[in-house]
Amino acid sequence: MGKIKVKDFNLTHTLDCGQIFRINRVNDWYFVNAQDNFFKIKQIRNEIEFHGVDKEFVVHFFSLNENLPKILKEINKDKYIEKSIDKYRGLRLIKQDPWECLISFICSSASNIPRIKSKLKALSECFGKKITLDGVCNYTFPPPGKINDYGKIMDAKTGFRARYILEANNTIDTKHLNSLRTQPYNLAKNELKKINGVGDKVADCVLLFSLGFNQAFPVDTWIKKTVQLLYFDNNNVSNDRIREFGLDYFGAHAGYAQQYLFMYSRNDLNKGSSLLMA
DNA sequence: AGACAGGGGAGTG
DNA sequence: CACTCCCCTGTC
Repeated sequence: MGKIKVKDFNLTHTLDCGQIFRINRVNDWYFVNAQDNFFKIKQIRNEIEFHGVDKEFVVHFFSLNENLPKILKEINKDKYIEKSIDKYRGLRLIKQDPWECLISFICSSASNIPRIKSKLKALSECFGKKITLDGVCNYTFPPPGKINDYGKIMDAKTGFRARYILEANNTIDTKHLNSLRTQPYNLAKNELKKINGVGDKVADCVLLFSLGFNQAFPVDTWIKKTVQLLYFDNNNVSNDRIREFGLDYFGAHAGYAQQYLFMYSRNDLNKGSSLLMA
C-alpha cells in the first residue's frame, strides 16, 4: 500500500470521464484494472491511498508529474471552457497500456459507456488471467495473441467489432504500438488508422490516452455538437474541421481541452446550466 | 410494437 | 462528400 499527497488532482473526475472502462467503485474505493494490474485507490482531500501497485506506477498512470495548472492556463481560452475547467479541475489524462486502449476504443464505436464496460469485462473474463486483491477477484487484460476465438469474442457482445478485434489480435505487435510514441503525430495516427476498425476518432483516443500525444483532439458526437454550438454558431461542420479547430485553438494540450469540454457537454449542457449561459 | 440512435468505421458511388 | 450497413440494446 502507499499514500501520497497530491496537488491539482481529482480522482473521481479522472476516472469518470470515459478514458478507462474497467473500474468498479465500492464505497470510497475505486477498484481499477489496467493491463496486468489490479489495484484500489481512494482520495481524501489532498491525499490518495492505494493498494496493489507502487507509487511510481500511480504517479505515471495518473500523469501526476504533468504541470496541470500550467496546462489549464494554456487551454483556458474563453469563458465557456473556463466554466468547465472550474467545475472539473483536477481531471488528468491517464497513461494507459496502448493495446488495452486500442481494443477498448474499437469496442466504443457506435456504443456507450455501460456497454463498452460490459464488453471489456467479458473479454477479460474469457481470455485474461484471474487476479485477486484483498479477496476481490478480477481479470487481467489479455495481450495480443490471446483474444483468439471469434465465437467467444462474439459472445462478449462485441457485434460487428468482433472481426476487428480478432484481426488486431492476430496482427498487432505491442513493440510497434509503443514505437509510435516517438513519431510525429500525423505519422503515428496514420499508422494506427491502418488497423481495421480504427478511424480518426479511435486513433486520436489511443494517441491521447496511451501514447502521450496531448494535442490529439478526438471528435465524437458530443464534442461535435458542443464545438458547433460554442464556436461555429451551431452550424454543421465536418469532423475534420472540428479537429483542426481544436488543435489550432487550444494548442499543444488540446486533448485536455477535449476532456474538459466532453465532461461539461455530457453532464451539464442539457441540464439548464449550459456553457452558453456563462 | 417498431423505429431509432448510441463517444464509428468501411465500403461504395 | 453523402450514403448504407454493421451487431446489439435501451429508449421513446
